[in-house]
Amino acid sequence: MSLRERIIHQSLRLFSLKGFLSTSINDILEAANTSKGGFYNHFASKEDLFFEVLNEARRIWRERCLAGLDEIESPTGKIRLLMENYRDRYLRDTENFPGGCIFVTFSVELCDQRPCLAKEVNKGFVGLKGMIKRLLGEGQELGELSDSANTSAIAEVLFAGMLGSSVIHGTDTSTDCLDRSINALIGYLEELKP
Amino acid sequence: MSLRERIIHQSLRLFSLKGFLSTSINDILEAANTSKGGFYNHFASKEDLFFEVLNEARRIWRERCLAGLDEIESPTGKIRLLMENYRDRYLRDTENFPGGCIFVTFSVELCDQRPCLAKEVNKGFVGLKGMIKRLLGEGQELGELSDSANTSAIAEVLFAGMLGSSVIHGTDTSTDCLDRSINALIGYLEELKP
DNA sequence: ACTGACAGACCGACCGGTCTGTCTCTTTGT
DNA sequence: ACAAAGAGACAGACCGGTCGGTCTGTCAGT
Repeated sequence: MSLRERIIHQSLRLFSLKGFLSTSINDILEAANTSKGGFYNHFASKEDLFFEVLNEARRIWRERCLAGLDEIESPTGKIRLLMENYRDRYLRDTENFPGGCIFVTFSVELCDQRPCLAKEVNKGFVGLKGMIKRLLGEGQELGELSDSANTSAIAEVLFAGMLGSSVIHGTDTSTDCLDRSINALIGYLEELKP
Repeated sequence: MSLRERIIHQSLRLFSLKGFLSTSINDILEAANTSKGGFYNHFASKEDLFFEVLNEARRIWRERCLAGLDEIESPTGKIRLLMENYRDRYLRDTENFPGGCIFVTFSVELCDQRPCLAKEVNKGFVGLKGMIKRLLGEGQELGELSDSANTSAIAEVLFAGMLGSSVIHGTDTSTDCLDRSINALIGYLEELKP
């Protein structure tokens, strides 16, 4: 693994644990076993690193959370698998994200301090909520949801629930807690079926 | 207002915006219009201030979110009012909490960096979830919810939804966004009635 | 001889915390 | 009644350490 990749990978870990602002360049240098020279040879600034790390985090998120979705026909089945993946393959990935969902960490710490960075994080949230809403709409057309179901409102509940589960997972890393939270969301989704 | 109260009040604002770790003592001194001497005359350390601010935040949270609950008979009605208060009287209180829910901010930034401080924050979360679950149980006994309803799972959805709504509110402070999110939770609660 | 990768000394700014000094108000001795 | 002494409130200089970032130097590959 190249030094550049090593820095991004270790930054991913540290940012997930301590956030962007509270992670110092020295923390990263130590974790990646390099020096200032090595770092600034590959990155123009700490902010530059942020965007690279964010892209890598998105890549991993898609890889984990969207895994197997295209093998499923049912739109609501896709949402269910998405949430199971989010729980088992993403939030429980203590290798890359020992501190829980890195997007939540970024969003909370940056929204009032570095709005332009937070804005970039927010795009991902908008995309996820839109995807859930779209899948719910498709499910409704296929009769998996009753015609009277408010897909927008359901998407709000599921999306807010996923973010909330991430926060809960951070405060209580016991195995059960995350399971209870995500399973309750899946149960909610299943009960919507006519 | 005494200097001590002024420091706590301004810290509340700054912590809600930037979190505990990213708010410097100097930020607080400037906001409260005082000096190091004035600060350390009232607080032993920054960590000491944290607990005082946390207590004040809890006091305000109870004052705002529990307002009027004892005038309502119905347990599910209490939950509904709680969430409306959370939306209108707490999250929208830009005077004390311009940066959104201070407990979420604290929890996310401290869980991996100052576990002992985060533990204290977590106690409030446990209490809130317990309260929602208890009220759901009472509502079920009164026939407001069907006997087959899983009150634990419903409490998980509502609680995670509230935390998630706070995160969303931070990323998108537009008026509609918070309304949509909380209203979706209230709608979910209402639909549970037989 | 030239180039890119990396090491590490160094910079000014800022961090939380300490300490001394000053000013005001209260208590005490006579 | 009144000055001396004490106590608490606050200002701000100062401390060692860390921040993000710059710059020079070293060294291997071409």
